[in-house]
Amino acid sequence: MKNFDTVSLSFDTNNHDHGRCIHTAMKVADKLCLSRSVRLTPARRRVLELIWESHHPVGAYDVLSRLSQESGKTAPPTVYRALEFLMEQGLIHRIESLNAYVGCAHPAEEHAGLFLICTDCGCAAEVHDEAIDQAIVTKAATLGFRPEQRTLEVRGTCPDCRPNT
Amino acid sequence: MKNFDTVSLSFDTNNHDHGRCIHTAMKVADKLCLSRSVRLTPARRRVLELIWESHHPVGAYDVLSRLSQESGKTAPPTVYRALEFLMEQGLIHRIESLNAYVGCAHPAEEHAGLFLICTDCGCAAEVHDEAIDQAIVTKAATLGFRPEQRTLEVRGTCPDCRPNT
DNA sequence: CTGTAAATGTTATAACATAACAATGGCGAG
DNA sequence: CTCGCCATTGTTATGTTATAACATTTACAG
Ligand SMILES: [Zn+2]
Ligand SMILES: [Zn+2]
Ligand SMILES: [Zn+2]
Ligand SMILES: [Zn+2]
Repeated sequence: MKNFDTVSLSFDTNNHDHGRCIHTAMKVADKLCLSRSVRLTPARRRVLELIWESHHPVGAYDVLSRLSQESGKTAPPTVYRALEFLMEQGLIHRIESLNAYVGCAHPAEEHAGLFLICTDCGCAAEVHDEAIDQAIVTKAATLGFRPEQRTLEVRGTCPDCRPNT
Repeated sequence: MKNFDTVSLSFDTNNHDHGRCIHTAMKVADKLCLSRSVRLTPARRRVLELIWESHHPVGAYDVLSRLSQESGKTAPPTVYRALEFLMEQGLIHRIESLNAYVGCAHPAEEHAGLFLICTDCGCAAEVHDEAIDQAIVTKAATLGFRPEQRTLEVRGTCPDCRPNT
């Protein structure tokens, strides 16, 4: 069982102790919400758990159908409100190019992520890189543009889906 | 009247000779399609013109309603097919975070753009930066990820919407 | 307790996108 | 020329993603 903390293993979605990912994510979320005096209600918590069930981005309506199975009829606003809350708290990220949501592994820190999305297996790894951040900030400054938020999603093939070469 | 070729004026959507932008874009599109032996049919050409009416990304249904006004009832597939064609030919880009489309100023060259999107005026400037490209490629390589396509959209305030400071 | 604000439930609809099949039209082989 | 093919366009229906608007319930401070 490999150690998920190693960034390059973010991709290795089937061969790590994902229970640990979930457990850690939920514990961090609890602590964070407590410290911020915001309420991680059962509904919100459950949505977060569902999103964390894998490292694959998950659509709002996937979450919705899971909730409906578990708890009887559920309407879209229930899910979207939870997603909105989780986004505000930085507990999840939205993948714009997939209209889907994925858990954030570093919700406590302010950060601009970069997502490497495998078009083969569908997994999405959030990574960070100072050189990229710097290059974007520098370019924006050159043009007199004040950046506030950004989306950076790279689609391609992850190491696990390209065992050879 | 300023010269649009200057990159930093990409933002200056109201104060440049935009007729020239349109004219150039359409001429380049014609030439490119001819050289590739693909057909820039009247419908496709008109959609491209509508997208080029400004430097603001425009939604598929905005295009649709314009077409309906001009040509009578038009259905969504008409627009989406044209958009698909224009994307394939690199004549437009899709802005994922807005579900909208914008003309490409450099359709002849293979390129990965970076969009600076002003949340105040709504304009979107496509810029390119070798340092950013390089940083992303390097990071991906480090992780064993083979990048194929990417989305990079930065939201913030453009120079025109922040005259002071 | 009770008033109030946050959270959730409910219904309806908006906004974005594609599937499936029919009809038309450009264009080269014969 | 004209036939046949394939790209293009038309048409209808539906799928997918997201929000508006208002009612009801719940947490919890005072
Ligand atoms: Zn995991
Ligand atoms: Zn994150
Ligand atoms: Zn212009
Ligand atoms: Zn471009």
